[in-house]
Amino acid sequence: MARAAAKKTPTRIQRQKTRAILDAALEVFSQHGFRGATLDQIADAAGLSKPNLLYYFEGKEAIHRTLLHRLLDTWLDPLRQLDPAGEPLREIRAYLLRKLEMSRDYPRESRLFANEMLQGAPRISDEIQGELKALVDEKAQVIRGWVEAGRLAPVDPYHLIFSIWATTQHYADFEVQVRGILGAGADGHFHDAARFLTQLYTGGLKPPAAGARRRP
Amino acid sequence: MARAAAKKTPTRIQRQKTRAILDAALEVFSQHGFRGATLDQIADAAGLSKPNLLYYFEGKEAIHRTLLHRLLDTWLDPLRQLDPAGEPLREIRAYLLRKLEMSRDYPRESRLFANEMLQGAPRISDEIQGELKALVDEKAQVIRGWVEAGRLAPVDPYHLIFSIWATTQHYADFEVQVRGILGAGADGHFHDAARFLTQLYTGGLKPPAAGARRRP
Amino acid sequence: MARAAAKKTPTRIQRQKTRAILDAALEVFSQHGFRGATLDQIADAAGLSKPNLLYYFEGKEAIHRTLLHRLLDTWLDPLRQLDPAGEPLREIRAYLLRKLEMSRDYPRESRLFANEMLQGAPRISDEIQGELKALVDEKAQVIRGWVEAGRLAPVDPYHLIFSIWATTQHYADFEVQVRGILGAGADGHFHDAARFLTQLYTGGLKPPAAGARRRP
Amino acid sequence: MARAAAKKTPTRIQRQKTRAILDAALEVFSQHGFRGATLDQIADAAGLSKPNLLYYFEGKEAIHRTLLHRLLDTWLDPLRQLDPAGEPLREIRAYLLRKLEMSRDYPRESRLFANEMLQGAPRISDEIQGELKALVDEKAQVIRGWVEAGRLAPVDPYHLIFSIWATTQHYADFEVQVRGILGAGADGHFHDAARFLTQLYTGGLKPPAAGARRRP
DNA sequence: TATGAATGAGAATTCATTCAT
DNA sequence: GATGAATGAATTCTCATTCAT
Repeated sequence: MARAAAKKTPTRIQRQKTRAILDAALEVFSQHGFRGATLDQIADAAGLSKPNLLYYFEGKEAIHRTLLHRLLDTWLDPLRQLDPAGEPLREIRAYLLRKLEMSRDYPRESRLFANEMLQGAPRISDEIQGELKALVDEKAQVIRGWVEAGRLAPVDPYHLIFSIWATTQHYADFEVQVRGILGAGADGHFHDAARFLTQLYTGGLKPPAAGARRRP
Repeated sequence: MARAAAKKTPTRIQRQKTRAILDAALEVFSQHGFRGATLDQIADAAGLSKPNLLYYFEGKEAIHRTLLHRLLDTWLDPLRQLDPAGEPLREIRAYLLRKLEMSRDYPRESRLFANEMLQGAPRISDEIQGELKALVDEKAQVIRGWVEAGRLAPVDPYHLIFSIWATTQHYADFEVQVRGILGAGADGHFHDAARFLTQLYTGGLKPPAAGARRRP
Repeated sequence: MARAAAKKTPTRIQRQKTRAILDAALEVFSQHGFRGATLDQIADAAGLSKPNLLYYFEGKEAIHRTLLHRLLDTWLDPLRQLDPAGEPLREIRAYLLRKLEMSRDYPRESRLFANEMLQGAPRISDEIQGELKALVDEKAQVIRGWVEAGRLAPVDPYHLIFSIWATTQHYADFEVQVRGILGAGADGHFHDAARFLTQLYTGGLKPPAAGARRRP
Repeated sequence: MARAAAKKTPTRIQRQKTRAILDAALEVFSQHGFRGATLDQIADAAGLSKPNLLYYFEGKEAIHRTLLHRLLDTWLDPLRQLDPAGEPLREIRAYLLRKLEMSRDYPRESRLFANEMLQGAPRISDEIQGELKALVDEKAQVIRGWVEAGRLAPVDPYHLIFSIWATTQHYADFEVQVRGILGAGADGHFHDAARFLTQLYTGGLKPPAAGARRRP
């Protein structure tokens, strides 16, 4: 096989082109979805010819798959950093803000991911039930531990995580709507969002006062 | 014009077929997105031949547009019901639950909408900046009023609304992920979600005690 | 067969609708050509439904054929009137003007005919080699007789007829061009055309002076 | 864009195929008109697959447009050569014969043009009112000058040009009719046509004898 | 590596015609 | 007679992929 992907040691030029392709593909896929994107658009955005693009990747599907897999790692990073040894509320607030920053700085990745989810994750369901689930399970345990220790309001850890994902990714995935309603201003709303969410989760997760908890 | 849609009073069969088409289209569009959906799929799902489908609608775009416009109205209903005269926390909780129910009962509509947003709302941006914005502005004013009256924690009303949208729609839009993580059980998680969200927003929005507020 | 065309005695309503259809078809066919015209357009222009239209005619082709055949008769009328007993130059001038009037008053018919010719007369070649040729042959003989009698310049009668057809029909068939060049004014140019053509043919066909002819 | 047409310097193969396509398209369009022609026919005639044909041209319309525009230039050439410094009658006769030759040698081009005119010139009306009109205006001035100098019978120059167009193009545009009437012989009739037209215009345009003109 | 050329498998849409009432 | 409904056969155009160099 002449495919670059099959080679053992990618040359520098290979890495460079691969990166250009993936970047272009991210742009196109995140905006138009898998079916809506065309190789022409990607090739154009990457600055190379279509056949040349297919020299580096097996096909449209392969590009998309590679993109999703590479993305997942970055995507889970904020959650990985949730420190079991940290102060619960602070840890959750920090996680929340890290996620919000990702939505601000990597909206295309967020949309790519959301697109895939909407379609029923046909190209990434394995990873969801594997790597992702494992990490979430692990961190849910941590949160549950905090709850049981009375350091956090008694909430369902899974739904807590879901809500953090939802509220933060919303600013990337529904950006048009957000801008349409707030006015087309710059990214100022991320600051307001951070304040609001901090407040919401701080208030919503603060453990009941010690006295109140022990008595019943 | 021979299009049935152009006629004045739709016959029974027209209404029936039109409904069948829109239902089929909702299924297909919500799963594959606009570009990913094909008329073949829609015609199949509706039990019609492709040309017959085009006898009722001008084209693919027209079906999608009709779907989106009809949806928007239903979509905004829960927010419309937010009663300025009601008790703030209760109103918001009720709104939240209505939205959550919609995500449970109409996940396809939610995904259709999310798909459109992700693509940058090319076919519905007018309505967003018009009807939708107007309603949100109005209700944001209501919430702001509550805040200023000290009946709600001092939060940004827009971001509050966004967060409610995000957290509730998440269960429809990211359903695969939710099920992948929680296990493929039935809709039981909606109950847990309702409890969690109620708790989160109740805690996060409760106004500071009167005494506490006045003193600083 | 339920076709109206098959009936023996057409009712008044049948004649009326048939006429409406043919008139509509003339409009549409002459503008868009056979293939370019659609039954929808014709039905619309005739003010009836497509199936109803097909109740009166077997199909698209039948309408077109009927139109062409009915047209041919009218079309040849000016030539038929060429009177062998008349004064040659006057007869030809009169014929010329009759044709020019037809181009002015029936441009759609002219274009329908031209369209058919351009396509190679697939639907009317029989009539051309039959009825039309017979009439032309007959009148060509008349003209030849005038020439031989020295009452007309010695011209080829067939090409004379062709040139009269060409110059007069041009104002109908190439109307856009004529108007584009002369300016979009009303039909005033027909008057100028009549003068020019009269002059051209009078000068071009006048027999040489008697003395000049006999001497060589 | 992957279209070959968009590239800067056409390769040899591009020029070759482009020419083949245009030639095939000329054949098909001139016979069936724009709507009547199909890409299948053109592709077949050009010996290409349909998608390959669309690799060279944006679409059906683009092929037709290209054809018309390239044609117009050739089409106007005979008129451009009308020499203001020449002897009037001789110039006009020469123009006439050049046009007649074009009808004999490029009948498809003539029919393509006629087809477009019949439809109302939807794809070339700009050029008609621009380039074509300008040239005609210019040459009409020349002819008018000749008339005023008494070197030509006092005729309307525009209608003179129209009549030359009409009479010469007739042999291409109404070829079936001409052949149907004269018999299906070879191009012999062009010779007769040339003689007839020469005679007609010579007689029709000869200026009145100097003496005759001055006296009244 | 790179690209000009080519194509098969769709996909949307049109349209003459037929069916059923 | 009339029409709403339906459809099969095109027809234009797109696009992922392959070929050849």
